[in-house]
This record gives sequence, structure tokens and C-alpha cells, in this order.
Amino acid sequence: MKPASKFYRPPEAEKRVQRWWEEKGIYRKVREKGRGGKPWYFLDGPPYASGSIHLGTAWNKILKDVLLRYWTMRGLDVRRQPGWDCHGLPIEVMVEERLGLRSKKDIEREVGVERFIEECRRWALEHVRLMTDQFKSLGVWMDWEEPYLTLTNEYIEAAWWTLKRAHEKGLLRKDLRVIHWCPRCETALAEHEVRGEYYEVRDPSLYARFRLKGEEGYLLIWTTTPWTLPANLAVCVHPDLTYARVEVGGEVYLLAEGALPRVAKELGWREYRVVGRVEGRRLEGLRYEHPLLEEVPRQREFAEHHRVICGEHVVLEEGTGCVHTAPGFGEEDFLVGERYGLPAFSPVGPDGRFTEEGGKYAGLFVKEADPAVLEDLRGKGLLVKGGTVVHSYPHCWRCKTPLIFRATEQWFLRVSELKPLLLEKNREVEWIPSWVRERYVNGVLSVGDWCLSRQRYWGIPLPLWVCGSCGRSELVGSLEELRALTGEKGELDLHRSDLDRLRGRCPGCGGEMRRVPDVLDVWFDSSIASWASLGFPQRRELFERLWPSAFITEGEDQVTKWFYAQQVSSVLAFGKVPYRRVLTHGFALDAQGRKMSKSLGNVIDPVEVAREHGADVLRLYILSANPPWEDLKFNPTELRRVGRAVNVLWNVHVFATTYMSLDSFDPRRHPLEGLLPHLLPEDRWMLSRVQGLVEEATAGLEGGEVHRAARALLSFVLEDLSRWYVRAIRPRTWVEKEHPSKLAAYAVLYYALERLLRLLAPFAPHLAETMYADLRVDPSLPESVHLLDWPLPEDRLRDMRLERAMELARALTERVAEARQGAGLKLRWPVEEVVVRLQEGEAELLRGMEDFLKGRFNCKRLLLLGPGEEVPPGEYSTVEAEGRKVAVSRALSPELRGEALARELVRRLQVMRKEMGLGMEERVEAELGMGEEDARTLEPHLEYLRREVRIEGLRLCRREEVGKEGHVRDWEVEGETFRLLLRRRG
RNA sequence: GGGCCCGUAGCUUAGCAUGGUUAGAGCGCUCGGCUGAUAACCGGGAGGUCCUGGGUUCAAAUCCCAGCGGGCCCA
Repeated sequence: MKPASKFYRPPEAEKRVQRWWEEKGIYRKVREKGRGGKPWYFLDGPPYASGSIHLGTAWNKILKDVLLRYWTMRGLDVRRQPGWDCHGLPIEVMVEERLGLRSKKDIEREVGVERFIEECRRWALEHVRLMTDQFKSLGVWMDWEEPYLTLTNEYIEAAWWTLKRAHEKGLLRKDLRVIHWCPRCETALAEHEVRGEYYEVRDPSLYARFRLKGEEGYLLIWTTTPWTLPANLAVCVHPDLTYARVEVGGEVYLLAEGALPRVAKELGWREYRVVGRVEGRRLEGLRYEHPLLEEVPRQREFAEHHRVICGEHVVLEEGTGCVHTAPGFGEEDFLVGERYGLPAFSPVGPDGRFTEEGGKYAGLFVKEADPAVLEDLRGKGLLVKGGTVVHSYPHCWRCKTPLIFRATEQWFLRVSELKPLLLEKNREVEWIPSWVRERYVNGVLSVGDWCLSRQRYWGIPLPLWVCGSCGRSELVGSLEELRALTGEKGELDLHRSDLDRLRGRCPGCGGEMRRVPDVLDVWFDSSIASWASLGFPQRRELFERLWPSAFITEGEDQVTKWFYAQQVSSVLAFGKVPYRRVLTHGFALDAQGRKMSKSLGNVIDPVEVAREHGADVLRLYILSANPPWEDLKFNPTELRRVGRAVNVLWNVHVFATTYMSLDSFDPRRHPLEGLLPHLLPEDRWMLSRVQGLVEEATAGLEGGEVHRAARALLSFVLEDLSRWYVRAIRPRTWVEKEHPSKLAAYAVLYYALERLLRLLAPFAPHLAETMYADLRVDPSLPESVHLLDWPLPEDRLRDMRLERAMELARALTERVAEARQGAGLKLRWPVEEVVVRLQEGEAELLRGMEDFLKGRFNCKRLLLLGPGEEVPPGEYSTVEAEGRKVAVSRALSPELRGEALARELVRRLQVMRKEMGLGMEERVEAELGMGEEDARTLEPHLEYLRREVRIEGLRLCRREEVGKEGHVRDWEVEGETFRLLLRRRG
């Protein structure tokens, strides 16, 4: 046994452990140990490979790591491959910044697609490396050398293979759709990319009037996007609303009656008169004159469409109830337009500028067209009011440009047709906590088709090829098929850089085929991870053995993202769900419960925390702070508290290893089994508590209630081990060598620590390893704590009755302390007698524990009474609580005083020994100067003094007689001065 | 606007599925103790409208309804 070093400084200790793991190849050995066990496929949700890790990603990986380590110790053959999401717009935007590019034109003209993609790849791989190191520093054990990357050919082929299944089932369709579009990034954005990107902005608030045809008056419309008016094709009213003809200043306006008071106020109408009312549906078909016919000549072709139509989406809360409808520029406009056969006229290009079709506005950026349109309306007398309004408007999640809505042709996965199967198969998934299922189902019910195509560069190329001659399309499902189609034989990287130059030969007409230039939405990449990461379909062996994955865990935002996307792809490819069990975890917030953001300056860097407090402390804190599925409010005070708990554990460890090595205790020579007859009640209690701890920790990890496991460990260390057991056995460690009582205490303490370490190993892997290294005396034991098995509870050591008794003993000890405090009786001073009146049956429960209690109470005699019995007369300090009474005798006999005095002196001499820097076993000579009466009182306890302070050569004398050779100090004890001298011997 | 989750001492939280002690801890505060586990540690005490308002019940932190505040997601 090695005595542990006095202090434990987690950051340095952890670095040492990590280096040692590295040198000894411990991780590899742990993986090897798992082989042959039952396969357990854990799937890592791939974090985005850009930037560095934050507290949320750290939590995510720490949670995974604890479970991975636990399953491994349970003997499972755990797959623990990390994954990285490598494609997508965020990386493109950062690379654009790095290269000083501003638009797609810049990319294509200035650096070229090939170099741009190379830079993106470099960026991604750079960050994979960076983030890998950061995760490693937190003690996360995964196959860092063999991650799955969404940018490899193999992975891309898996995506193509999956798309081919969709294509075969007719679930992949090209469709004209109005979608969010970023004019800077020049790409479509999916719904989930727009989430949370609504900001307050000031926009025009424009009221315009459209002249009615075939009757007097105007339609009054309102818009915040005047630039969309050139594409206006209809005006929409709600069929069930009442519309009013309102006369103002000699003109008649048509608008919803319910909106009239508000509109009148906004337009400053003082005097107006309702001259007629009509139901919305009766307005259908009413024709009007487009306000910008001269400016936008194309509009003349649409003159037949310029009518009032009906739609349920019209609301009274804003606008006039007459909704300007531009099917090419608005999602709802488009949908209602489809019903009326309106074309999706969209005279704006990908860069947000008007095309030739925009007539007078051609070349203008949409926002620049706003004032131009306003002026044109004013010139024609069609402007009613041009003001501004502050409202919430969507922006690009990467570059923060305000988005526009544009009708474009995109490729969709028809999720709508998969929904029934999705919902049915989802029943097989176990959701933790269970209410996430409801959330998931709601998400599926409300979701639309999945827009898969992106008009960008850094992504998995859409493997769809179209013949320029006959229009035939082919979906290429693998590299092999690509070679067959294009005749390409050389090395290929399956990104746009290589693919864009290829041409195919049409199997139908022999014409030239070109690939649709789009790339895929990155969420499609990660949605196939459960098989793509196994090398499927190129390799089938792993897939057949492992798929579907047994367990995944990610943040709650992934419910409608990764959890959802995975099910879609999997159900479409295999008709099955890709995972069996999902644990959803919360978000990392600051101590006030606010989101962490750079602008608030409240971002916590987990790597920094680990560097300062230690990764284990961070891990234990995060895991114990709250249930995984609730948000973590990161609280530095609580973090430090965990740090202190770790320190207490270390102190216990120092205590144990110091004394055990001093006594050359060897658990092999003194196994617990042989010492069973010598166990005292506190020993049997400790053994029982360990079983309870094993049970709690196991249940917590099995049920996803990781916090319960972590809390059980911490509370065991503080409450049971440190504050109770170690304190109780301390006197026993001072008795002579080889005494069975001492050996029993050692054996129990060793057992408790050994079990505790194994339970602790997944949570605090470095600390457990360090402690294990000190405790491991048997070279035949595995070299690392992580090579041990998870302990199982030993029922024969469990004694619930004893645990109850000990709980009572603890409560009584606290009461005794209270009674002593009331009478000013220090705990160190023994008292003659403690009398305890108990409740029914409790005395029975405490039978056999009298000696233990006397030790805890520090009393010479103990009297346990039943409920009806009275405390005998005498001088006592008493406390009553919970139907019990504790009485502590106050009288101090000379005998007791001597003992107390001896203890006081021992304590002070120990301090002096320490001041002299003496080792625990070194012998000393002592001279103790005091009054004659004190010397007489002390007489019977000199042997005790010699033993405790390791004195050889003790002299009692008067204070003045104490010599000067040695370490001398004066002490005040109970109002009297003592002069003590210690001298090193020999 | 909709769905789901959370709201308990100054702070972090247990208890809530199955209603029934005086709502239990830790931090902080305060008073005291300990000093061969000591850059620690231990004990006592003060501190609570259990978010608000209704309802069910003999009884509500716990169940139901409405509202308020926060989070995630969807519109």
C-alpha cells in the first residue's frame, strides 16, 4: 500500500493520469476487455465541426462518457465511435470570411469551387482535431482515432444509397415552393434553420389602394414589403368576415369591417361612413386593376388573374383584411394561389435582385425597390399612407441577413406520405423521460415535407442526373453507379469539386446528362449516421451485427431535429426505427437561468473550468446538479462545493492509505472473510451501506437518472464514509499492530473504498484511477480501475435493521452534542454518564451498540430507558426531541478531569510534533511543566500520553523547570498555563 | 398563437407518478467546537405566502383548471 500524497490537485493529477493512460494504452485495453461481450451499439450524435466546445456540448459528451464507461464495466462490448457533422453553411460562411469573400459569385469567380471546397474540408478537419483534444481533456473516452466523418466518400455513398431508396419509392419530388431564402448566401433555408432567428426590425408600413373594375371604389391593402407589389397577382379576403364599403373624402374603400376602427385611426380618417356591407365570400372574383401595370409589363399577361380570392389565413389583427397576394413571394400566398391556378410569378433572382421580368425595377435589390415602389404608387395616386413599423422578421442564421421568400424549384422528401408509418414505428422507441414521446409525436404531426436541396457547395452532392436531350433523370446510388453513368475511372472525391466536371451518358437516348448542381441539407447527413457510420452499405457485417443502435442521447432541441430526421431516413430506408432508447438532456444556462451568449458575456468555457477545478469536479457537478432532462443552471458555488466533496474523499483516502501502509496492511493477508467475527456494529453497518450505494448507483445509471447515482456517491462519501465511519474507527487505528479490531476496520475500509472507486470510475475517472493506484497492492489485479467490473450488491452483507439502528444512533449523537453545548461541555471532554429515554422498541434496536454509542457520546456509562421510564435524579443537561430525551451528566470527577487534561495535552503536543516536522513514527523526549495539582490529576494517564505522542523519556515538572533544548511552547488550558517541551530522540 | 418541461429558504435543490409527520438537505449567514484526514473538518441556530388565483378533498407542495414567469420546440 502506498501512502497517498497529502494534497490532491485535480488539474495536475488529471494530466498525469491522462498521460499514463496514453503510455499504457489503457483505453485500448479496456476496449479489448469488452470484446466477446454482448454488443452494445451506442450512437454519438455528431456535433458540428466548427468553433470549439461549449458547456452544452461538454455536458452532452460527459453524460455519454459516464454511460459508456458504465456499460463497459457491465461487460458489454460497447461501440463508442464519435461522429462529426462536417458539411453545411456555417463552415461555408466562416471560410468565406477567412478568404474575404462576400457572395457566391465571389466564390465561383475568385477562388473557384474546387479550392473553396478544399478550404471547407480543411476547416472541418482542423476543428475536428481541436474539439477532439478538448473532449479528451474532459476525460471523455471514445474512439477518437476512428471517428465517423460525414465528409468521407463512404459516408456520402451511404447518403446516396438512402436517397435512392426514397427515389425508388417515389418519395423524392421536385416541387415549386415558396421558401425562406437568404439573398446573401443565395440558398434555400429549411424551416428549422429559421427557428429562433426572428429579430425586431423597422420596415415600411404601406397602405395602398387598388382600383376596382366594374364598380366604384378601391381595395385597401397593407404591406410591410412594398417590393413584393410588382409580383402581386390577387387580393385575398376571408370568406367568413364581413367587409365594409367605407366612404372617406368622396372615395369608397373596401376593407374588413372588424379592421375598420384600427385602420381609420392609423390612416387618420376623422370622418368616414360605412355605405355598405358584404360577406367576404361574395367578393370572390371581383376584378381590380394592378397598380404597377406600366412599371411591370409582364403583369399585363396576368390581367385575368387580378381578382379577389378567398383564403382562411386572413386575419383581423393586422392589415385591412384585404391581403395583397404575391404567390412568388409568400408561402401562404403561394398555397392559396395554387387553388386559384395563379402562377408563382417571382421576378427576383437568387441574389435578391429583380430580374428582367421585374420591368422598371430590374437590377434593384429588393430592399432598394421599396422606396421606388412607394414613389411610383404616390405618383399614380394609389398610395394611401407610407409609414414604418417595427415587427419581428426572420434572418439568416449564419450571416444575419434579412430573409426573403421566393418561389423556387427544390427537391423534397415527401414526409407527408411517411407519417403514418413514422408514428407507428415510433411506438417501439423508449423515450426518457417518457413525456418526450408526446413532444416528438406533436412535432411529427405538424411538420411538412422536407426540403433537401441547397444551392451551395460544401455538402453531399445531390446525386440526381438529368438528360439534356430527353429529360430522363437518374439517381446515382453509389460510386460504382456514378462510374457507370459517367465512364469516369480515376480517383474521385465525391464533392462538387470533382463531380461538377463530370458528364453522364443517358441510358435512354445517349444524350448528355448533367447533375442537378444542388447539395443536400446537412440534416440529411446526420440522419443516416446509424448505418453510414457502420460503413453500410459498402460493408454489411457491422450493420447486421449492431443495427439499430441501442441508445442515443442529445439535447432537447434535437427532438424535432436529429431524433426526427433519423427516424424519417431510417423508416424510409428500412421501415424500422434506427434506435431503441433515447435520453433527452436539457440546455446549459448561466446561474440566472439565461442562455449563454457572447453578447451577454456569460459564456462558460468547460475546458477552462476543467483547467481550474479539474475535469472530474466539472463532471461530478454537471451530473449531480439536476436530472439530465432539466436545464442546467451553471452555478460556480455549487461547482466548488463538489470540489470540496472531492477533497474530503481525498482526505479519507489519505487517512486510509497512511495508516494501512504504516501498519503494512495487506488485504490479501487479511481478507474481509476471515475477519467477520471481529466486526463491530459500525463495520457491519458500513458494509451494508456499501450495498445500498451499489444499488442506488446502478439503478440511477440504468434508468437514465444519472443525477441520483452521482448524488448517492457524493452523499455516501460525505455523510457515511467521512463524517461517520472514519471518525468512528479512528481510535481503533491507533491500537497496537495486528489487533483484530484494527485489522477488521482496515478490511472494511478497504472494501468500502474499493467498491466506491469502481462506482466512481465512470463519474470521476481520473480521481478513481489515482486512488486505485495507491490502493492496488496485488499486482495480479488489473492495472487500471477502468478494467474492473461494475460491482453487484452482496445481499449477505446487507442489514436494514442495523442501518435503521445507526440512523437512530446518529440522531442521538446530534442530541448529545446539543445537550453538551447547552452545558458548555466540550466534546473532547468525557462525561460520566449519558441517559437516553427512547421510544418503543428503540432500545431493542440499539442492543449491541452500547460501546459504539459510548464512543460517539464520549461517556463512561450509558443508560438506555424505555418510553415510560424516568431519568434518575442527578445533575444533567437535557434535550428533548421527537419523543426522546437525552441527558448528559455535568459533574466532573478528578478522574475525568485527568483524562480530559491528558487529551488536551496530547492534542497540543501533536501540534508541536507537526511544527517540528516529525514523521508519525518518530520518537521524542518531553518535558511538561505545570502546577502540582494538575500533575497529580494527570498521573494515571501518563501511559496514554506516552503512547499517543510517541514519547520515550517523559518528565513532569514545574513550569520554570522546563529546559530550553528543544521545541518549547506555552499553552493555555482551561485558564492555566502549561509549558511543553519536545525534543527529537537520538 | 400551439405543444412539452420547469417554478419549494438569499442561492442550488429533495419531496410530487401512489394527497396524510413539524416540507428535508447543501451553500451562504450566525453561534460554538475540533486540530496526527488539516489549503480541512464537525455541531447548534435563524431563515419557507412550496409562483399566483380558483377547484376537488376530512386533508393539497403533491391531483384538476386558469393565469404569471423561465426554457426548448413548433407556428
